[in-house]
Amino acid sequence: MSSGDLPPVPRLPTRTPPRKQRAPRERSLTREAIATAALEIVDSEGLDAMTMRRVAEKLGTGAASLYAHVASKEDLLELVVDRVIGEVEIPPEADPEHWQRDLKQGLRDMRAAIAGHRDIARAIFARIPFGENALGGAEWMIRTLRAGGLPDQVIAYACDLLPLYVTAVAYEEGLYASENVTPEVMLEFNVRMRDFYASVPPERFPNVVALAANLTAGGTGDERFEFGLEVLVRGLAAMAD
Amino acid sequence: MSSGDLPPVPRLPTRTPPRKQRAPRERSLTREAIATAALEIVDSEGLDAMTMRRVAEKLGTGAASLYAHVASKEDLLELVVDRVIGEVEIPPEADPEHWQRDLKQGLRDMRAAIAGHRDIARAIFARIPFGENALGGAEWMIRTLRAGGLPDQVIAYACDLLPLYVTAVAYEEGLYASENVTPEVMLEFNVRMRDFYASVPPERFPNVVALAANLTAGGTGDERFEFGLEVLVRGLAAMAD
DNA sequence: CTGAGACTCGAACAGTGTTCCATAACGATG
DNA sequence: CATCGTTATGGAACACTGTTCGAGTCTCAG
Repeated sequence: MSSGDLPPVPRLPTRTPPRKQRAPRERSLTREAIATAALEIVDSEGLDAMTMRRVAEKLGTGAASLYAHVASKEDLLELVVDRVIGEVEIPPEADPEHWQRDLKQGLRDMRAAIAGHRDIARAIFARIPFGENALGGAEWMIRTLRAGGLPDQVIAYACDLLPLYVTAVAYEEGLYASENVTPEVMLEFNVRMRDFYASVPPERFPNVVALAANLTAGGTGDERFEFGLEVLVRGLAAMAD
Repeated sequence: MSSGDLPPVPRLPTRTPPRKQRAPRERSLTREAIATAALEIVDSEGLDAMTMRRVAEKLGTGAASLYAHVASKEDLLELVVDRVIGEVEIPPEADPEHWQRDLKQGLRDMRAAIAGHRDIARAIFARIPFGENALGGAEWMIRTLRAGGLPDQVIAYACDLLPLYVTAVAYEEGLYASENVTPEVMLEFNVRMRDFYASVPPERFPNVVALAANLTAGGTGDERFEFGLEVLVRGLAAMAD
């Protein structure tokens, strides 16, 4: 985690506050152990498989025991999400000369971290991450955008817009990763998509038909992601007034 | 829930649903009636309340009866989603002089249509809409972007990026609408958010603290949405090479 | 009129998140 | 050391979910 001596970030109060924990037992479940087990299940079996019973089973106990440490599944997901966000390593300083390059690289890293955990993006989407790691990410993003000389209000909006884009892309990709989508299934889908565009009546949708080749061309998600990155960064750069 | 054998990739539209219907019964359930009831429940009680039992109850029957007309809940959701997308009215022609203005207005309309149905955005996100209504939307978007003189490949990517943005924003907003979030709850959350930023240690997160006022300022979602729209359109305009 | 088959729908199944509560294990106190 | 109050534990149970089964009902073609 983060450096220890500095003051910790207070937890944003959740809807149902977590129970106060006193002295930890010897062989005791901990929030960390539960989060670890949960993330392992997400990685190996997908987010849908992360049920309270499954997590408890991995820890050799019952589902009810988890609720002594975790207020709800929502609470547990928050833990897991923040852990994933914490995997993104943050460069310490901003370089005003290359803020656009650095910004894009950081967002690429964020996408990679999320993509490394199957369909965890779906869980990220459903909540505004207020954990310590998310805060560090926000700090980096503001720092970088300030190096670009953008106005404060633009930066504030960008701190909302950029993670939204990254998470949305990761979410879509996670939809395919959540089920057991083999490359051949993916290929078959691409073929069906091509057939579909070929069957569209040209007199009603001339432009769609004309662009069918381009619409199906975007094979890898990487190129799509890079395109959006480019659009967003150029658009932000144009907001410097 | 997700039986693993079904194709995980969103299905392309089957022009006529797999269920062959012969002579319609007198007082008979129909796909349309089911979709109508389902959407009404989404509107009045939220997407989570749209259970098969609840839809059946509204139609005065049992959940099992629905499965004679609808392959699965997934299938029903597809019906409902396409119905919502169809609500966006599409201008017939593109105006090369004001393509940016028209593009933004169309995306605003799309957001409004989605926002008009509580948290339906969550359902839209989970699937790539290939219905006829979505196709009409794509046709309009390509037409408008071509009026802007953008390269075909840029347009193709934009057709992915722009709806992604609109849906993502609507999805986030729908999260608040899904729960019974009264304005006072919203206000209370805003206060907690402000308190949270106020408690962030400035020596660790100086930039976050410095921008706290701006980060919490974006009150209405409208301004946030407009900002993203502006960034995207400017960014796209910058891709005309 | 009859039989085939589409439709209906109560019951049931295998899941889910969460709560209850008797039991057990601990740290602090007398 | 003994005791006590606090807390973790985890099996059972509750109220849900989507979906399937199958017996019964109804309509209409032949």
